[in-house]
Amino acid sequence: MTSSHSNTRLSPETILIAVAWPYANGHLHAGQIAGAYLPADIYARYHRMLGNHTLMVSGSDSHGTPVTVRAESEGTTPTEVFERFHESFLDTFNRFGISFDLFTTTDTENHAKVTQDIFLTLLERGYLYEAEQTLLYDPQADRFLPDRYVEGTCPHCEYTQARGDQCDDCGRTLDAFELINPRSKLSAASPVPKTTKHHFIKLSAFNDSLTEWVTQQTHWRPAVRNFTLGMLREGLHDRAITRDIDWGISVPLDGYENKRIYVWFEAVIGYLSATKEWAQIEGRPDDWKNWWQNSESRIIYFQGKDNVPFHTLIWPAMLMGYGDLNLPYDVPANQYVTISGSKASTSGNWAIWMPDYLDRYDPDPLRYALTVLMPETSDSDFSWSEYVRRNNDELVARWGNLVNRVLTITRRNFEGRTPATPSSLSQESETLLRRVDDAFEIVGEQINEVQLRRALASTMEIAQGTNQYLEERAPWSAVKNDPEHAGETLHTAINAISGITTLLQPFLPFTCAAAWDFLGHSGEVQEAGWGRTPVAGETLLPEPSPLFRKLDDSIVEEEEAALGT
RNA sequence: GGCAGGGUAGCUCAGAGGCCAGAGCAGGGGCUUCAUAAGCCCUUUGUCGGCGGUUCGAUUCCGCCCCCUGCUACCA
Repeated sequence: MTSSHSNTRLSPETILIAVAWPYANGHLHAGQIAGAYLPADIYARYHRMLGNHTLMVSGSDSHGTPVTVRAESEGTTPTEVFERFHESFLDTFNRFGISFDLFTTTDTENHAKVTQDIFLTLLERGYLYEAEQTLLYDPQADRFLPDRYVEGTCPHCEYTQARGDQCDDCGRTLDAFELINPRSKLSAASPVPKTTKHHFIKLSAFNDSLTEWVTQQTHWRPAVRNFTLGMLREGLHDRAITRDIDWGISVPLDGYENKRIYVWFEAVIGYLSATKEWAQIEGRPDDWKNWWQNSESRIIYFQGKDNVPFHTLIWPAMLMGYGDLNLPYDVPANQYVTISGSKASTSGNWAIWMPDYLDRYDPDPLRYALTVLMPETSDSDFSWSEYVRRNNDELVARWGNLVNRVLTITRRNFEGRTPATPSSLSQESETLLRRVDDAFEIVGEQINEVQLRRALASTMEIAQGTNQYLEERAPWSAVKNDPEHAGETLHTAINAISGITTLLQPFLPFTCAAAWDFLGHSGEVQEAGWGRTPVAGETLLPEPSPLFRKLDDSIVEEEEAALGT
């Protein structure tokens, strides 16, 4: 292997890739994929190819009020609802190539055990306390109402559809008790105040240690770090972590039979419990410690921006309180992807639903489109016309066609085999191959820093450079009067393509697997390591077929018409 | 209201205290024909949101203002 990669960190590294837990009350859409799952997958595939101890985990968030509400409106059980969408998630990840080592759920015995242990330990150490709280209660639905499940008239602007947490009309933050004529969103009933007892986590006790810790995280994205520091400057509020519901994890205390541990407290614990579950499945139950207690390991949380405080404040506070577990190394949260200029909306059907997409199109073009516009610094916009254009101009014409044209000329003129290895290489050929080899370090570092759009652009530039190289060397004419020159060119181009295929594998795993086979390689590209695998002279080349399908412009209109219906 | 991010070519976006502010696409011109009518070269366009300030010099730093997006913690 001629890899030029040199890793400045200790190698192999130990890396836990912790990905957002999707709420199991609907299918996944492209915005969630671009925000968390795809960047995590690219990152994981790269680190696996480097040979690092890489583990990628997540699971379905199966608890919470929306799951219960959906179950009731469908006349079924919460279990049925979350299991249905858990299956949908697994199917999406499988078809889209999101390569989890374990994608579990929060409804396992293991997770309940880990959660209860953390709960009791924090209680023992004085980080939890019991207090009374008065909340709005829906007597008809027999349930306490989160602020946003209460509607009424805004006391400031008299908008009649204001939610209990915020008025959508004037934008002001509200307290549900301020609403005039409050109504429950779950029934027609008027909510009434009711006092209840809960456990609170003393987040305020961690304000100083969190501030000190976050201040040191200068490698975090500015948006994530500034936002977090801003909240710390305001001062953290203690939060209730139990609820009067019956769907969720039991509170391990007497007198709490009718309460459950609240979802946001237990869902983040899923990262730890999933690691433990994976270790048990592997038959090495202590292996979770490699990621959570080894000071050399890095834990990276891939999230959408709405989840930042849970991963930069609340979960770290819980970890500090529990002790002896690694704090997050980074939380490279993404902004949002809008669809044709508007924010994705589940209820308005304004989204690219992954099951629908995968029924109609191939995974790699969407992986490509979403990576190219990954919202790493600001919100970005997905449109079907850009999707089609990028597929046709960039994947089909620039990269797919490069592979196809080189292999086709070669097979036709060199008896179906790679030309013999040239005795010496021209300046241009050497330059091209060096550029490919150097890219492993450059692109690798960009992936490691989670600058994925830049990493993909860097790689695609090399594909373009290979097209330029071919133009200059015109092997299609050289083959007639200077076969040796043509042979050197095509041998070099095939080797460049081999390197580019490996570089693209984290981004486009399906088509790179195909390209790998067309190059006459055996085995799998993801097993080849992060470096260019040379193609020897006289390698038998199988008949290639196009890596990407050209898409017709008509799908733009079709797909856009389906939005919002 | 508060906080955060953003406002850069027709479009989608990069970028950086100072050589002519960039890329891809779109538009215009040319070359090529191996390839999925694919490839390559050349080329037009910008008051870098507005107003002040710091500086020898700012679009890049600071202040104020306008606009967009998100968050504002019992949705997670």
